[in-house]
This record gives sequence, C-alpha cells and structure tokens, in this order.
Amino acid sequence: MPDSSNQLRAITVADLAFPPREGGYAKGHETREQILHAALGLLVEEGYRAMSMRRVAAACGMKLGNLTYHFPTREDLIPALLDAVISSYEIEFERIVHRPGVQPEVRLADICELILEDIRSKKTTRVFPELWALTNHDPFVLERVQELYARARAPINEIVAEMRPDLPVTERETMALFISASMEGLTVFAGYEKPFEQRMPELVAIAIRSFLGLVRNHPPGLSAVQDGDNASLA
Amino acid sequence: MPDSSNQLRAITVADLAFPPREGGYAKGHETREQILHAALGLLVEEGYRAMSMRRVAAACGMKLGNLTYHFPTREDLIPALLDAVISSYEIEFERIVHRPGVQPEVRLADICELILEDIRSKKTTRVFPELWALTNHDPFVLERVQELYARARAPINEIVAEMRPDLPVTERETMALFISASMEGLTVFAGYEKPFEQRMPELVAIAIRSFLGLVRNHPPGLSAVQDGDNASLA
DNA sequence: TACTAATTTTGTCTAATGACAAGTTTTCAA
DNA sequence: TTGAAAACTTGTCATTAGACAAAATTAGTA
Repeated sequence: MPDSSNQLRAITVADLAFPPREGGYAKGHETREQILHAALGLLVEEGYRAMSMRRVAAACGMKLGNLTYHFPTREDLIPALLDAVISSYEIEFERIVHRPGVQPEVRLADICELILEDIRSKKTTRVFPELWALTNHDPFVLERVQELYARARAPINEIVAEMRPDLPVTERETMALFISASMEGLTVFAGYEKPFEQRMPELVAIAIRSFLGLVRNHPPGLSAVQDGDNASLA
Repeated sequence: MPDSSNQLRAITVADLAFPPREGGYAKGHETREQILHAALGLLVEEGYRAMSMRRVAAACGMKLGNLTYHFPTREDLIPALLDAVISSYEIEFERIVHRPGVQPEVRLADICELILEDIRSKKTTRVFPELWALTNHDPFVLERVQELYARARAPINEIVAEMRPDLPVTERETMALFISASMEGLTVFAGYEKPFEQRMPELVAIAIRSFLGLVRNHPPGLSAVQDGDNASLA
C-alpha cells in the first residue's frame, strides 16, 4: 500500500514537446519529461494555483527533494513547462504551412478549421486562458506567447498576401492579426465544456465565411498607388 | 510612522458596482466596498495568486481578523468580488442598448467601438483573462461570466435581427456570438500593454467592416421559407 | 568490476496562508 | 445617554508553501 498517489498520477495530459537532451543520464531526462507532464496535468485539471512544487512531485510519485533537484525553484519550472507546451503547438503549425497548388481560399478555410478544432480540445481550452492571465504579470510569458501567435499567424499572413497582393504589408498583417484573435476569442465560448461547444461547427462556418469576405472585400489601401508604382516599374 | 501599508493602499482600481445595503451599519457596508476594491486592485496589479486574504487586508490597512469578519473565508470573498465586477459591466451595457431611430449599422459600429475601447482598459485586460481561467475550474464562475456575456450579446443580437429579419433566430444568435467572441479575442493582442495596443484603431475599423459584411452578406437560412411564410401570413 | 557523476531520498527550516476565538472599541437607535 | 449590535483588534493554530542540505542510491562507463 505504498502508492497513495495513484489518483494523482491518473491526471495526465500529453502534448508536450521537449528539446533533445544534452548531458545527464537518460533517467534524468525521462524524469524531467515526467515532471512537466505532471505539471501540465495539474494545470489543466485544477489550474495554475494547484500547480505547486509539492503537488507536482506527488503527481509524479516522487519526493519533493527530487523535484527541486531537477527544477531548483518554481521559477525554473514555469518557463520549462511554458516552452514544452508552446513547442508542441509550434510543431503542429509547421505541418500546416506549405501546400503549393492549393487555392488560398481553401488553405485559409483549412487553417481556420484546424485551429478551431484544436480550441475545442481540453488542453487548449484549459491552458491558454491560464497563459493569457500569466502574460498580464510576467513579461517573459507575454513574449513567449506572442512569439507563438506570431508563428500561428504566419501562414494566415501568407495566404492574405496571396489573395490581396495589392494591399500594403501592414494592412495585411493587421487583417491576419484580426483573424487570429477572432478565433482565439471563441475559446471562452465554444471551447471544451463551454456552453456553446456544440455550436462550434456553425461557428466555424461563420468564421470562415466572414474571414474570406473580409480579405476579399477589403478596400484597396491608399498606399497601393506607391506599391503599384514599384511593381509596375519593375 | 504607523502606515507601512501606504504602498499597498496606492494600488487601487475602481469600477465596481454594489447592491444596495441591507442590514448592518453604514461603516460595515463601506468597509466591504473597500475590501472588494482592494481585492480587485490586487487582482489587476498582481494577479489572482496575489489576492490572498492577508494581502487584501493589508491593502485595506485593516487587520486580517476584520476581513474574515466580513468575508469569513476566501470562498466568500471571490463570488462577492465577481458579482461586483460583473455588475459594473452590466450597468455599462444597460446604457448602450436602446437608441431608436438610429440605423442598425451605425448602432452595431458604435457598440463594437465601445466594447473594443473598453478592452484596452487596464481593468478589463487584466481581469477577464483571470476570469476565463477561473471558469475552467469553477462552474459558478463560468455561469456568472457567461451570464454577463449573454447580456453583452443582447444588443448585438437585436441589431442583427433588425438587419436580417429573414434569418432564423438560432442563426442570428450564432452570428452575434461570433461577433462578441471575436472582439473578446482581441484582449490578448491589443489590450492594455499588449504588443498591438497601438493598432487597436485599425483593428476596430477592420472588425466593424468585417461584422457588417458578415451580417449583410450571410446567405438566407433555409428555414427562412417557414419564417417568411409566417411573416407574410401575419 | 569499480568508480564517479547523476539521481533520489530524508529531513529540516522559514515564511505564508486560511481559519478561528476571545476580547475591545465603535456605531446608532431607543 | 446608554446599551446592544456591529465592527474591529489581538493572538493563536494547523496547514501548506518554497527552498535547502546532507546522506543514500543508482546509472553508465573506464
């Protein structure tokens, strides 16, 4: 009867990405991954507040001292978890980007569907609001999260550029930003176990139609004259 | 030199609404308001974690025992603060709703501008992500927050109905939901001290144009036949 | 195998937290 | 004005938190 931490160990949410290990034994690396998984599990199931050093250690079935060996302080654990979480999303985005030969409208629709599908997952619905709250009081979290979003926007940006080469870069970027932010907002309403979770399909349809209309019908920028000049002279 | 809590008392963020008092002395009622203001201040400045009973008491310049007299446990403080915060927004929304004689397009644009302007405020940028995180682990918070959003959507809903009486109710509601969620999403990107804070004017313009286009160009629902039948028969 | 570095346990220390109980002071209405 | 209810202070208690310092164990290799 030594395993009184069984209930805790049941809390497990995967989807973390780790950098290749350097130095140390294989055991240690494995343990660090286990720790971050346990931490994520606590974050998802019970929120940031429950993610204490002691509870993380307990969730791993290890002693507190061992946790502080791998992550001396809580301040060391947080950014490590942040990086592992965010990396997992960045890896996802890599796979979406390049698909030559497919119409930009279709690609935009596909990306939106992917993102909104992900928003419905428990992990994303639970983790991102915690991250957003953290960004308000920790500049490093803010920077890292915005870096993630910048990567997530990149493919959208490319598509907008393809659809509307006449628009100035800034304006295209702002549109991509709006599109991205617009989707993130749905987390609170139609994410995992949220009241409009079941409406997500209709919301996806509306979002895609809305975004396509936005990009297509956006009035040509005034600076298009200069841009056009350069382009036609080339 | 008795006031070692002066720095803390400087943390103050207003914008709370309280129900009229019932029972108790005036002093007590005043103190409860002070407590909630201090709690909100801590929440805004340092996040949910910093909002401990002791720190709230200290920020009020009162003893912990007195705080626990008014709010016996932390579990009592949280919902009281939630209610005061949310009420203040609901009072705001009341003022927006009815403006007969003005074109629906203009009213929609005005509402969007108001909401997006509010999103830029420190209080809103800081409080709502905390609330969103809380909704993930506390059903009562979830319900109360969604109740607030339902009220915020109501005027949008009315305008959509006015612009597109041919659409079925459900479809109009989903559009209003999308519009509302879309704006909330901008909090993380263009809220107070966020990287695209300065871009908010352009984002507002894009949002409004996008929403107007969405509502106007949404294809008539299939059930519009039945609805139209009823309408034309009446 | 034997050894060294890496890992893990065990135990301790201080600070902070929520909750409470007993008194003291203040309010305000009869 | 005075007395009871309300508001506030003082002090305590058990729990949890983060951090650290040996000592014991294990892993990988020379």
